[in-house]
Amino acid sequence: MTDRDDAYDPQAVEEKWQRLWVERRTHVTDLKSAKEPYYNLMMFPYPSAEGLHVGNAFAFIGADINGRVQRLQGKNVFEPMGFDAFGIHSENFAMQRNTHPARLIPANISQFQRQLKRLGLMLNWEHELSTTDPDYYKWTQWIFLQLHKAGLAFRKKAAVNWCPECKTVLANEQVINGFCERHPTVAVTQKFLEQWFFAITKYAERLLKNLETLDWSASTRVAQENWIGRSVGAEIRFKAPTGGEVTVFTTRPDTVFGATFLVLAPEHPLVESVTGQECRADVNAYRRKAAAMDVVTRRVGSKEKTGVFTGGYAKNPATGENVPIWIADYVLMGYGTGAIMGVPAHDERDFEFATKYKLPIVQVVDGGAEKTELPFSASDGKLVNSGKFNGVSCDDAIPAITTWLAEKKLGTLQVQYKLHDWCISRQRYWGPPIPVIYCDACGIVPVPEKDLPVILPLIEDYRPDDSGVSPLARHEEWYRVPCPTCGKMGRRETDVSDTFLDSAWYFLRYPSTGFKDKAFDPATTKRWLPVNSYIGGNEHAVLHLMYSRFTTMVLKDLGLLDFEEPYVRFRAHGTIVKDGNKMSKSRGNVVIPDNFVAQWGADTFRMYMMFLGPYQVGGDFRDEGISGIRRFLDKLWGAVAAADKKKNPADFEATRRKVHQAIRKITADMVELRYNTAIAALMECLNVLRAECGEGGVPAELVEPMVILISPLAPHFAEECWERLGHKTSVVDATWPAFDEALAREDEVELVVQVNGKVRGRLKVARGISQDDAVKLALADEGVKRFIEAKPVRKAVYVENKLVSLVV
RNA sequence: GCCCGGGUGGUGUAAUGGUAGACACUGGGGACUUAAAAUCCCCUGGGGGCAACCCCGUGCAGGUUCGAGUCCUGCCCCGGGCACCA
Repeated sequence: MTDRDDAYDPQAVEEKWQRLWVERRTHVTDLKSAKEPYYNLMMFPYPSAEGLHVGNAFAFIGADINGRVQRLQGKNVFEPMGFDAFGIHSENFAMQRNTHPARLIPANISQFQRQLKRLGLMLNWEHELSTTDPDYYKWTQWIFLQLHKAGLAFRKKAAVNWCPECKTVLANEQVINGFCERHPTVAVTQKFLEQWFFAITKYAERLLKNLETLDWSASTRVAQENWIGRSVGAEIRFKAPTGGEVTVFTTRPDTVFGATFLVLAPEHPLVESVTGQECRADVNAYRRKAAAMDVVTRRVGSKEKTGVFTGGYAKNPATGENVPIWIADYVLMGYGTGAIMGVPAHDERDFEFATKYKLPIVQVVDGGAEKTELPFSASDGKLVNSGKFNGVSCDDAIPAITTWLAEKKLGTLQVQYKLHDWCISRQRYWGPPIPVIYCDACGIVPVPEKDLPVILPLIEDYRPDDSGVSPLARHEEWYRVPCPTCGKMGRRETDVSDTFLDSAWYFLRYPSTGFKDKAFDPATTKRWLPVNSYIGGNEHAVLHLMYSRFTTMVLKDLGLLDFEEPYVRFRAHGTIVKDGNKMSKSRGNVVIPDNFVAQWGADTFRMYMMFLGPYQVGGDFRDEGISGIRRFLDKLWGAVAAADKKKNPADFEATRRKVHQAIRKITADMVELRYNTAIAALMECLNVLRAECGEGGVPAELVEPMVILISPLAPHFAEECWERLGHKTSVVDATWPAFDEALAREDEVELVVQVNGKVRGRLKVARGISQDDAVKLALADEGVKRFIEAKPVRKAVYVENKLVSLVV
């Protein structure tokens, strides 16, 4: 047998092991009997027609490595995969291709499956799911019904983006600077439609509070915190002389004496009643203009402020003076009360508005020593022009004035959140129909659970039209349905639900995919949930993760789950760029794994991806670097071939020490997802082994741990090596190697000697020598002596086994 | 504007406050070969020196410390997210 014949052939090795894994059901965990369940979740993909790209691959490989490490450490790992195939992306893509999403999706999914399988992921395909499968969305609809039953699903009119050219509702990300992404010259407008919402804001405090208890990436937690956006302030009532009152929300009740005007959002319900006859025409024109603007442009903060006077007045509860009421689109109906008190001296936006419209500006906070320039929005000052509160610091005045107003029944302490209720309605076709029937006699009637699923009918003409009504409304025989309560003819809800609802609960379904009669089986769920490890991209830091936390909390409150946080540990992976640039279709630099896998093999590709940089940061995909990984695997292959069971590790002291050091380092790195440095440690270890053993044989006892350590990274390669080392069972059933601290220890260490902070010498010394001995040796060193000369040593710092620092 | 990341050789990157550049890639030199590929060995931050060695160097300016890539203060640049949230 020559070296040539026995060279590492990744294609052959990978084909063999992928076949054996399927035959032996290596990756199928028995969910019922698992003693140490470990639910290893990764974010299921949207199966695009382009197929899996390196971004997906990077995410999945990193999560898979985590699962494999856990399995070697004794856990029963469940690693499922599924497809998030509903939604506007699939629908738009199908329209472009003049086909139907239902015809497109299966091909895309099988393409993804092929690519995923080729990567050697430890996936349990027996629990695969697809959100478009009626067996799945039956339960998505069921979840809707549970929320509805709990009073958390409600209808409300809300603005949507509308493109008059494509005559359809657009998602926010399809609006580019106020124009439709497909018609760059057509301004997007807004339409008001009745929509279904979930009352996630009722859970705001709990969603915020629980974050402290979660083992999540800090960046993700912070993003959630900001999104919830809790702020404490006061609601203050301004009474109109004509009757009625305007309630405003402010975080600065201390500045109420400086409130010289009020601003309502144009859509505010009180606008009608406060508007005076002489202003009505202007007000109506302004409101029409605001209504015509699309939702996205409306929220852009850079544009100049506009507004009109309503002719109405209300009494400032602090000063007792009447202040004018304006409307302006910089005040948003969706936050607080949709009305603000204008304090131009201490708020930049109000200042800009007051300056433009010549409204009075009254300073009520003095910023201290340097003359305070207005607007002064900081809260480190003392009150002026504020009656009995003059001289009080802002921090003290905030509670004091809130209490004072509360006593007069003109204000209350109030906590506000930026988080808004979750709009789940989509006036589109490609999603699960919302399971509701409208009856003229009975009103809104939820579809009885026994009638689920409400099947999405396969209609060819699924394109949205200019009615603003979902395409399903055109499908009469589906749309008309008897009322479940009274039996008279009713109408189905024709909106479908948001894809985020599909993904809000998919982790609950995976372990229970076999159960046809329930969304999730209580016993299975109890054993396997919550999810032990969830790895995914920070692009879902806010919406997906927030919605699935909310859904879980609601199900817990309904007594259907016994935990309220779905993901015990969440880690955000980084992003892969290409030669320093973001990958994108328009740049034409999107890397597809297939060619790399075909040329180098999945194992080399997996390891290279993980070697690009820290997993939680990302890295730069350069084509040249991958050969280094392959060279490493070739060398390790050679070391395995030369392994000798009869050799004694004690005769290979340097290698043995390095192996134990590598086990120590890699064990720590792997659980922290530091795959790049774990790979470097493996390389270092092999370099030492080769230096010590040369071409000759290596003690098998020293190569075996390396094979186990590399197996999560290069699973097929490791299986083949393991077999060649004489093992009859799969390497996935091996035991993670333990290190011996004594064997890992270096007996001789290099001591650095610094003189006045500069390195002047390096000494080889016995481990653990005393400070006195170390200093003595340092002073005896020729190189060190030259820099000390005759000067007395004023100070000596000794760090054991590391350095001696001398100050002269 | 606000909130997260990040700025270290030719490149990707590594360094519990303790030897800056581990591990790789690229490039250069050599060995083997009729030759090439593969493989193996050596060199590869800048400057000075025949050499032993020395000086400089982690975006910029300061500070703390015996000692700073790492900690503190103030900036600059790049990437991402949020954005009139009262």
